[in-house]
Amino acid sequence: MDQKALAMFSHLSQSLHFAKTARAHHISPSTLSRAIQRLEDEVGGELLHRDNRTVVLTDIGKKFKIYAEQQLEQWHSFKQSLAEKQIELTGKLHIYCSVTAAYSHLPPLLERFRARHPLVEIMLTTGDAADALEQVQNQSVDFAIAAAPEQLPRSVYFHHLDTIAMAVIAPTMACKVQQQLSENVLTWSKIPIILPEHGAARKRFELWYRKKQQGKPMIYATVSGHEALVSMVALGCGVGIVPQVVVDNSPVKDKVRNLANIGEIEPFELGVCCLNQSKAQPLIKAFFQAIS
Amino acid sequence: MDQKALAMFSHLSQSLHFAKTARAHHISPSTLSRAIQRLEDEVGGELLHRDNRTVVLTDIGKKFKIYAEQQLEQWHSFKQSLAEKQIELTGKLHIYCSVTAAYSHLPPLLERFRARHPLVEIMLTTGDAADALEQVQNQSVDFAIAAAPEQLPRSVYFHHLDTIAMAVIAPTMACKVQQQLSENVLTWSKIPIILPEHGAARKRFELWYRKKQQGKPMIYATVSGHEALVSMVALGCGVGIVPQVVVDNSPVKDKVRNLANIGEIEPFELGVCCLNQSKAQPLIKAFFQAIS
DNA sequence: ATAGTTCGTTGCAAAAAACGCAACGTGATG
DNA sequence: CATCACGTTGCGTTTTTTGCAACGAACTAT
Repeated sequence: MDQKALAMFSHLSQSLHFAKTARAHHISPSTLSRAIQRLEDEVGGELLHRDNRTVVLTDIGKKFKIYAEQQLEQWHSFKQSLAEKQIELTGKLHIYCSVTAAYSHLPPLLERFRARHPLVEIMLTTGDAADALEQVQNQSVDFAIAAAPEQLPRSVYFHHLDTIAMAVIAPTMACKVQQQLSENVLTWSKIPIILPEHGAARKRFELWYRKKQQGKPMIYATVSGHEALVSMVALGCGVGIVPQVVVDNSPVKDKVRNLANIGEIEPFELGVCCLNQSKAQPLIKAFFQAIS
Repeated sequence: MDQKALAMFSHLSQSLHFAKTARAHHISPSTLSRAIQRLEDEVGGELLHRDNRTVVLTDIGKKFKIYAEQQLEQWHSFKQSLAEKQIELTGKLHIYCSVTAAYSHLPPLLERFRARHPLVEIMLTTGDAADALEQVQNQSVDFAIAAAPEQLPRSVYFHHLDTIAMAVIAPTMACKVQQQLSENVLTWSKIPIILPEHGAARKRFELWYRKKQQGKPMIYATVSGHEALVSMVALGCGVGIVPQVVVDNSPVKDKVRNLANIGEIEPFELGVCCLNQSKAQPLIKAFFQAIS
């Protein structure tokens, strides 16, 4: 009966789909199933009737949905009312940010934080996403915004922000690549590909390409920095793999197009990470409070 | 941030005393301390300022108190609104009840339960409190109302109802006992004592008497059934030990008086107990829902 | 003074709760 | 008929919670 369980129920009562809600909250379906069972136990009745094919809210469930959302709303406004009375924090907060995330995800976070703690000096370092964890573990920075690695080190705390979909893009202009793509049988090994130098996006590509079993890819270029990659694709150099969000924000997005039906590329998770031991520090604690 | 934690905070914010609130909720002070720490962590600020001598609500604490009590109230009224729409349960519910508890604690419980489930047939068996657990473990009854034993068997679930204070009572009429009690130096070993045959009350007496270190007690009579005991005391046979609640409800309560300043007798815990494995049964579940 | 109390907190080990994985049963789909 | 999608459950592991004992601080009584 904590906020988390109520939020999950609220989401589920809209989606009526355990797997989707579980994904949205980054838990396994079984965990969600049990969380709902716990709620039903506490309420003392069935909240959702599930008959192996469909999920529907029961009468009790409908009432509880209202209750749950009222609850969440009240908790939120309670926190809000406290935020106004907070003592002013001062000091420096050193943030490391992957270029990818810097312009898409950092601004709203910083905005919320600065609104509450205007006296805190923010030092922003941008760099390669792959180095983010290292920077955090070095204690060179207080925290970083980066993709979640496959294996999160024990000492690092990761707070999820967003799920980043990957996109395969091609130029829209007439060029050799365009021609190859329009052939009936796509021969991937002959299509020039432009890749990020390393990092999460690169790993996602390798995984995706291996599934195609079409021999070695023809790598036209590797680029450090996703934005430049979009430009190269726009110029007609080849097909590129980048996070969708980079495409959406690119000034040349009209000159590239997404390729569909070419197999799913696994998205990656973007989040804020810091050392577990640093979570208690006032500034870092305040930051997490502000953004969550 | 569950109902329990909020209730504890609410109580604590009134008592401003960790030990008292912990006792009231049947947990250790350390558990309470940590529960409050968890709340403070979730809220993101100190709720109660404690300086090793005093406990006071902070500003945030005052706000949270309002929030918490609103929460509890809403939860309660939500449950209330559901209770009206409950499906009718039918069947038999077999209750074993110690005589002591039968007239003091059972009626309000049954009343609440019957109001919601009028079709359930209730079978009440009264008997010695000491046999209650056995009856439950035998599955002779669905549940029992009885004193908590020192060692609760693993298989048995115990739901606390009340803390029962013990009383030492003497006749008010002029008699030999009365005379003995008015002497300057009380010689306990010469005062006739009337005791319950066995059970929690008897054990409490033995503990209490041992502390006095006055040799063997002079046991005038042992009685099975507390009510009869009060009568014997009223008749002037001796001094008796019974739960205070028995005295209060006795028809002869004017003919006995409490002895004070004779050392504390440890109270015992009265509650509802059933087999852990039976808790899931609809009728038993409904009963616990109705009474809690 | 000083020994004894009363308080709330913390280290620690044990118990309980929550979690994810894998397997399952059940309808729908092709 | 095989396959798929979906929610649930058994099971071993990890995380969280709990009570006991010990502690330090601050009053009280002798």
